[in-house]
Amino acid sequence: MSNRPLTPSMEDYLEAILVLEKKNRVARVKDIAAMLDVQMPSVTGALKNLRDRNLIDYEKNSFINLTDMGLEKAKKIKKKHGILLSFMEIVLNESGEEAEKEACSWEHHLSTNVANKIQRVVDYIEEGFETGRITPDEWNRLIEG
Amino acid sequence: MSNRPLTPSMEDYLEAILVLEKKNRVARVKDIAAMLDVQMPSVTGALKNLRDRNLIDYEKNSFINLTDMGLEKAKKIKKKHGILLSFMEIVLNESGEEAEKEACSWEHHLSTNVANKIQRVVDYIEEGFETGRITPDEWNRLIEG
DNA sequence: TTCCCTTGTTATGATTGCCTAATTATTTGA
DNA sequence: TCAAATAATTAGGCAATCATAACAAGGGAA
Repeated sequence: MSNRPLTPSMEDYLEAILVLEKKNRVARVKDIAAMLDVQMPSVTGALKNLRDRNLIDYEKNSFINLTDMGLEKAKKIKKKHGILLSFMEIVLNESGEEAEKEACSWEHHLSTNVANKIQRVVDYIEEGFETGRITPDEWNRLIEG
Repeated sequence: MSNRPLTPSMEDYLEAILVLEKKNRVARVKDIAAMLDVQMPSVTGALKNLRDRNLIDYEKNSFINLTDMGLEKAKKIKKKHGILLSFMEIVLNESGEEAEKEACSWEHHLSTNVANKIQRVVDYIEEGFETGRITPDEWNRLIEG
C-alpha cells in the first residue's frame, strides 16, 4: 500500500481508465496501452501500482474497477484536462493533436486553484464573445500576433 | 554525444546555469544544487550529460561554460519561464513560491507557439489595465471567483 | 474438443535521475 | 606554508518507467 503522491504517469493511467470506462463500459489493458502509447506490460505494472495505492480493484486477467478514491482522483485529473483543453481551444485558438498533447503534459503540474482561475479566464473570453465585447475573429487576430 | 531531446530535468540545469552566470558571473556546482534543490553529485552527473549534448564546455573541477547552442536553449527556457510567471502574476493574480513552482513545472511542456500566445493574453490584460477597459481590482475579483 | 488467435502476464533489462558515503581537489587563513 | 574547511567528484544503490521476449489464459471455430 503505497502512500506517496501520485506520479504524473500514474495519473495518466488513472485518467485513461476513467475515460475508457465511460467509452467502453470496461477498461482493458490493450486499450489503455493504445491510449497512452505504451506497451501492455507497462500497463500491467501500472495496474499493480494503482492497486497498491487502493485506487483500483484488480485481479490478474480480470476486470479493472476504480475504487471510490480512484474515481475521485481520476475525475479531478480529467477536469483539469478539460479546463486546459478549453483554454487552449477558446483562448489560445489551438486545437488538434498538438494542443491535446500539451494539455496532457500540463495537467499533472496544475494546482486546483490555478486550474479554477484558468477556467474563469476561459469564461471571461467566452462571455466577451457572447456579449459582443470582442468577436472571435478580433480575438484570434490578437492572439495569433 | 547524446542527441535525444532535452529532458525537463536537463532543461532545469541549463536554465539554472544561465541564471547563475548572470547573477554571479560563474555557475558553481554548489549553487546549481541549491537552486534546484538537489545534492551536488546530481549536478556533477547532469553536467556530464549536458557536455555530452554539446550544451556546455566543462572539465571536472573547472568552470562551466554554456556553448552557443546551450546558451540559445537556456534562453528559450528562461523566456518561457518568464512568460508563465507574468501570466501567473498578472492574469491569474498568483505570486510567491507556489506560483514559481508551478511555472517551473509547466515551462518544460510548453511549445514556443503556445508560450507566445500566452504572452499576448498577458499583454491584452495589461493593456486593459492601462486603458481602463478593466481595472486590476475588477479583474482580480473576476478571477478569484 | 482442440487448435489458433488475441489478450494479458511474468521475467528481465535499460534508462533516467536522484541519493548517501567516501574520496579527491581547491581554497582559505593562521 | 600547510592544515582545516569547503567544493566537487566517484562509487554504488534505489525507485520509477518503459521496453522486449517468452509464457499463460481465454474465446471462437472447425
